[in-house]
Amino acid sequence: MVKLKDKSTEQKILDAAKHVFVTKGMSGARMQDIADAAGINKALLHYYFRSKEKLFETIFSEALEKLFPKLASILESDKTIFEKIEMICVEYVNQIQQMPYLPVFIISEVNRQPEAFLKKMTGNRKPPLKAFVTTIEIAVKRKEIKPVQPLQLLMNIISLNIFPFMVKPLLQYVGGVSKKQFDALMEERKKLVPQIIIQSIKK
Amino acid sequence: MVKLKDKSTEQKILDAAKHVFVTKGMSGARMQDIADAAGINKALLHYYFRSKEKLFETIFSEALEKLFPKLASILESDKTIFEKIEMICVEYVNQIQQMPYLPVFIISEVNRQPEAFLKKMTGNRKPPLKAFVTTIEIAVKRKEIKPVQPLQLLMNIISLNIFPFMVKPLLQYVGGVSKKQFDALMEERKKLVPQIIIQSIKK
DNA sequence: GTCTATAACTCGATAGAC
DNA sequence: GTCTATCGAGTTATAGAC
Repeated sequence: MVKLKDKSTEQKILDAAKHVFVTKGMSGARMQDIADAAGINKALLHYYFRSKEKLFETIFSEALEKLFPKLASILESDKTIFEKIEMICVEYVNQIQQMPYLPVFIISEVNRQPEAFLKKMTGNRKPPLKAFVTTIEIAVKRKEIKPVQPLQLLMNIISLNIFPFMVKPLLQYVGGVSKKQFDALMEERKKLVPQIIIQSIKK
Repeated sequence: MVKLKDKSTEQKILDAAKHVFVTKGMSGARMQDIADAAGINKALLHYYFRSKEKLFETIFSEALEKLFPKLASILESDKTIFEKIEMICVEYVNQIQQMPYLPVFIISEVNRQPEAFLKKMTGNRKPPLKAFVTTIEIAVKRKEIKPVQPLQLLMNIISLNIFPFMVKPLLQYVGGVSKKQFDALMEERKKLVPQIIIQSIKK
């Protein structure tokens, strides 16, 4: 049952599948594309992962497992609310830089088939939403920050951090931004976004 | 050639197709889904619009024609930079409230096949990107606002206005937000977002 | 484990009756 | 204009040789 040696083929498939699924979406992705990207043939995909659906679930669970734990631990730490927000922003961008296609993928699939997709999603780890809301409510009660609606604040944080990665192709093709310029912009945002957020909540 | 009476079937198809394309994406959408949603059968789709591709283009052009003109005219007006930004935010949200699925659709398709899709896109009206950048550069030169990188500011504006619409299903299913609550949040953001943006650039 | 060949099925598109 | 029936291309999935 345990395979230690041959990471190679299985891992090649996983890497290829991640890229293909996440750029083309579940329905746009072709098993042939994945096989080509992995340098093998279609039959092997079914040998390792019974079906397209199973392969998809494997990729997706794996990707999501990385997304939330660090955010939760930041929220649970004993930093100030301002430090927490800064750390959350940096952590968000760091995580997404490692899997820049994921946001588009999640958003598309959630819109395509909300119930089915979110069942898979919450089958694994949940986003630390409750922890965030509580953290903000406490900070408001202690008058450390302006009275803000936690959901609005959360939307602001996530919007400012994630959306730019989703419009990368637009920036490149319409805005004439090169890959290097894009990376520089994103790096700059790690400081810029926390500033904006903190300015919007500090008294 | 001119059909005045029977909006009904053709319009039913357009309405149905808009919804299906834009929630499921180009490749996820099925002609059968569209036919079902329109209450007709597949053959009629091909009778009115030769192919899936043509139907798609019709929908898409129509949707995009509405998106940019107002933004351009705001930028060209003689309002102050702060008034312009506020108007842009409000206008963005107004437009998107009328076609809330469009952002997800555009983002997905742009990521799927950037060149092909953007050719169609720019075949019609272009987003007034240049006008925006110039407007900001002038405001900076006149010292009306802090020195800011126009692209960063643009990303902030668009992120804060559009992204929340894209995560509507997440808010509903994970955050337990009802449709009414969501609408209220978005309405609130028409004031909230301009405040945040303006606070981030004023001296 | 990996391949080729092909079965089984989905879906866009068309033919043809009404 | 609208329908039912069906074709043909493209895809997922499997059988079977190596």
